[in-house]
Amino acid sequence: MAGDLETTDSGGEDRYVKVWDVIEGIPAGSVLNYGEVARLAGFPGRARMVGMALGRAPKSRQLPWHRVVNAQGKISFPEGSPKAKTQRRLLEAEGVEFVDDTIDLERFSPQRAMDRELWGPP
DNA sequence: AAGATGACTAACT
DNA sequence: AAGTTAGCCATCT
Repeated sequence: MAGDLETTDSGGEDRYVKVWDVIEGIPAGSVLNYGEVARLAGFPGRARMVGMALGRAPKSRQLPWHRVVNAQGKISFPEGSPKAKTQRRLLEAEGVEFVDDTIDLERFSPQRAMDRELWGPP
């Protein structure tokens, strides 16, 4: 058919699929920053695109959007905003710790998620 | 069409 | 430590 140029779910935002894939792969209890997601998705230097992709993600994907924070380990929504509170609550429910509104990105990296699974929290 | 914006970041003051 | 600048580029006015 001349029709099947794209799948039912795509609405022209196909350029974000790789980003969504990466985010979907972040294990519970760990976080990545925008720049890191961009790099893993094959778009080094395009951190802003990740924020864009998150905002435009189809609901059908149900991405763990809360596992993406900024390079300082902080939530990139205005402090005290409903979105920020929700994100923090979701992360803390997974065992991510905040110290002074900041997450230790080294400690809660996906790389260390494996360690946590084998050894438990330090 | 051109300028402003933004779920960003690294480098520099 | 906190503010500014420059780079980034898809969207929105």
